[in-house]
Amino acid sequence: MPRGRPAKPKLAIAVPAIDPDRRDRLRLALLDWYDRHRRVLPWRAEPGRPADPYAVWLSEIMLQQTTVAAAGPYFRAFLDLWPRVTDLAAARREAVLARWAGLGYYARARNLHACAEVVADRHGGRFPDTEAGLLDLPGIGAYTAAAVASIAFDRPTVPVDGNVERVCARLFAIATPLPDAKPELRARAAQFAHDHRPGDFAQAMMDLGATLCTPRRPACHRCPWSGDCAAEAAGIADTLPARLPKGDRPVRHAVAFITLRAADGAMRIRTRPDAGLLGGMTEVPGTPWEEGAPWDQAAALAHAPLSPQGWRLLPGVVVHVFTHFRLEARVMLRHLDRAEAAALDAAEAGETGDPRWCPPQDLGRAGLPSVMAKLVEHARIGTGQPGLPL
DNA sequence: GAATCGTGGGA
DNA sequence: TTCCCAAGATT
Repeated sequence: MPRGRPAKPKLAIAVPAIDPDRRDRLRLALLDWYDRHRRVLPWRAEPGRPADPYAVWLSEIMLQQTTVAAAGPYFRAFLDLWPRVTDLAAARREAVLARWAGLGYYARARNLHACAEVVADRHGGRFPDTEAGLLDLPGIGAYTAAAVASIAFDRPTVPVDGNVERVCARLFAIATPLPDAKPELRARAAQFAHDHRPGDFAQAMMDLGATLCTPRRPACHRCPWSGDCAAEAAGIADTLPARLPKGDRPVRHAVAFITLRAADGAMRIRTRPDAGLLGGMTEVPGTPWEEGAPWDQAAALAHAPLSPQGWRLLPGVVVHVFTHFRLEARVMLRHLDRAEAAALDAAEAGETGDPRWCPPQDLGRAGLPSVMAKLVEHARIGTGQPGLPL
């Protein structure tokens, strides 16, 4: 037993118990609204049909911090390529990462594959059907465990995402700003847990937040809870939930080196380390990304592949915004003849990241994250050949 | 527990 | 242009 300070019991925040009659009234009103306005989404089973746990899980991972519009095409492509979790588990990890390219938050893709392997190898290809069992899997946190448990397995639990936080903040007029309000909002939402249609209720809460109880200009007059919402009554729905002000985004500077083999137009690429930003994804070589001033050209060229000579600085700056910083990158371009390309191969033989040549027609399959695709496209414009296969 | 981790679309 | 934000998880 660990000594010292006893483990802090993670007690749920105490909130006033909701009146059971009001809870049931709200639940039924929302479910009725859901039955009439239910959205058709690629991962959603027909009404009355059982949900496929694999499809539910796949969609929930893709939808983390991601819009429905962005996730849709990826969901269809994944389900088409890998119809069952065992198919995904058997796929090569690089293939999964390449197919995820462009969707962002690449740890999701690494965990997606790891999770599929666990389900295939240790759970006989079936997802655990309890919230606790799901929570043990890689990439599944509190929200996703509750979402899959309720939607796929009819467990009486309420997943709390950004939509549900907003809906509850308004319904109960909770003025505490996010993220401080999260424990209270979770406790409020949990009081809606019920055996009756838990999966539909979960999706109804999220649909409500996505279509009526929106961040700006909520459509309270069309809300199934109109007349029963504290924020609406107080006329403050559009001000909730409050948020703590965010810090400003620093700027990082970089120089990317696009190396083309003159003979066939192949581009030099490599794989980033598994940990950290864009982990495991394909990149073009470049300087470190550093805050402060833009790179001095000579200093940047010290990081150039092969040698500092022969590079051409392309006009313009590529700007890409990440969650916690903004990248401003210049692009340098160089064509290598046969001898130089061979010298580069020799110089980089055995380096980590498997530096390699990628023929232009294979660039699409390489799975470049968006920032890398932007850099490559910038080089194409620089070479006067924009819009070639990517 | 704060920091990290992408991207694209809309106001 | 800039800001916000979207079905969060991990360390």
